[in-house]
Amino acid sequence: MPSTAPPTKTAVLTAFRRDALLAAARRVFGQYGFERATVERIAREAGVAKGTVYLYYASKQAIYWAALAAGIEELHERTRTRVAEAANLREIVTAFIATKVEYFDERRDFFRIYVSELGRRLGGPLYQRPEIQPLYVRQIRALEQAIARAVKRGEIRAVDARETASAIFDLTRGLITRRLLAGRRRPAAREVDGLIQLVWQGLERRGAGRAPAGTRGRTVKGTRTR
Amino acid sequence: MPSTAPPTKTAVLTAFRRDALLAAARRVFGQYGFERATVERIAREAGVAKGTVYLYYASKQAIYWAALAAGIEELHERTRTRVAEAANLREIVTAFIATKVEYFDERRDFFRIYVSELGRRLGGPLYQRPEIQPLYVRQIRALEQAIARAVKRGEIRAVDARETASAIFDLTRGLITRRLLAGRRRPAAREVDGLIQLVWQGLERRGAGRAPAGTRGRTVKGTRTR
DNA sequence: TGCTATACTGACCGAATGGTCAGTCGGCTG
DNA sequence: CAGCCGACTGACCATTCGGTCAGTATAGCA
Repeated sequence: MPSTAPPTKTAVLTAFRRDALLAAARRVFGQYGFERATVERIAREAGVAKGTVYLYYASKQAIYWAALAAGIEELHERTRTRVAEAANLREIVTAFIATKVEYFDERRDFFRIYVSELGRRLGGPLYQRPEIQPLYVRQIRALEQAIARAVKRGEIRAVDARETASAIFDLTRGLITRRLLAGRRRPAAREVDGLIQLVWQGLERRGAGRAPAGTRGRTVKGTRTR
Repeated sequence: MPSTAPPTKTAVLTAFRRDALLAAARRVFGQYGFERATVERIAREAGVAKGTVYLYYASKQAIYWAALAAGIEELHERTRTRVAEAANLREIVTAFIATKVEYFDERRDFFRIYVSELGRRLGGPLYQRPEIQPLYVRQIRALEQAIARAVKRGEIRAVDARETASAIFDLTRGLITRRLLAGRRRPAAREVDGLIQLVWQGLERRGAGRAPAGTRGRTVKGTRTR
């Protein structure tokens, strides 16, 4: 099915403007956060007047969501192609982490949007946007399934796939946050490897049999469940 | 040294108001985030008029920082006493994680302030508040030192103490976030134990010697450092 | 060259909000 | 009881900002 419509001049222009506005929105929202970003600023950044913005997006919220969705989509696509080359779980996990670290090294501005959106969600049912959530969840689900398969295959010990996938995402996010705050200390590859090592081997000493008495199998003491 | 000053009536009243305002601020900031929270609302929540707020705090920012600092201080204190009873690193780590999980189970509203403040920091040097940062860092440093000691003592394998401490913080934060978003699925103790297991043992299979060929020692592929 | 369609502009509007301050009022003192 | 003190109030001010729309400029066409 060839795309039947020859691209009209207006269509091209529209696509161009939408893209420029999206890129500007990513920069401005990334620098100021949603509330402190102004539509006026986004417009200037894209080289148009404020009114023009409203010819392409219905509201400030709409621009924000569009920018968020576009960024996540791009990240997801990169991750997909990279994961496709992975031969086993360890490589898959590495691909997941490394892709994200690299992506946000390039797109520092987008990272703030990416994480603060989650913070938004903690504040009650405001801001709930049903079409956004799947974009986050999709990534976790994919990793979760890879982990479940690896457990079945016996590649790793039996763990809760969902919890583990979430944990890997948390670690990745933390690593990226620290990199961005500290201004990229060590090369990305080294840090990613360090993380993989921790996830794979844990803290426990190898070889020497059991750890010192009393350190294994203790459970949480005094953790009230309420 | 007995506190020489008999608490004047005004002093008591001042302390009472400050506390009430702080509690109200935590609730309102926690529910709406900094920007969408209004001073008017905080005042109403505390049972006073807006003008009164400015008799006790100099600005909206000042209330916010005060609420943040007070919450972190309380969390830190709880962690300290709990860690003091721990006999080894595993118990220390458990104490760190469990204390936080329990604290934020109680103080859901404060968690949003706690995490979004970090998001704030990603947006350039605005909002930099030198007296706030140490409150976060202090917690990581304490855990980091405990890890370093455990390495020296041979309780765990040799790991980078700072990276590991950060990783544990990331995992804890993620766990709490998911608990709050999902509405407390499993009892806290089970989830904390699950996390400790992962941190301690990693994913690798035990006993069966080496993992399948080609899965060990591979390094990150194609991770550009730039 | 004149006409039209339309992408674009930016002055303007109304609502929201941080912060102020002149005035109120209840309780304490003499 | 009179008078004062200061904690408290809330109407008000100044500013910011999302969104609108009447008007402009320009490209394409006849």
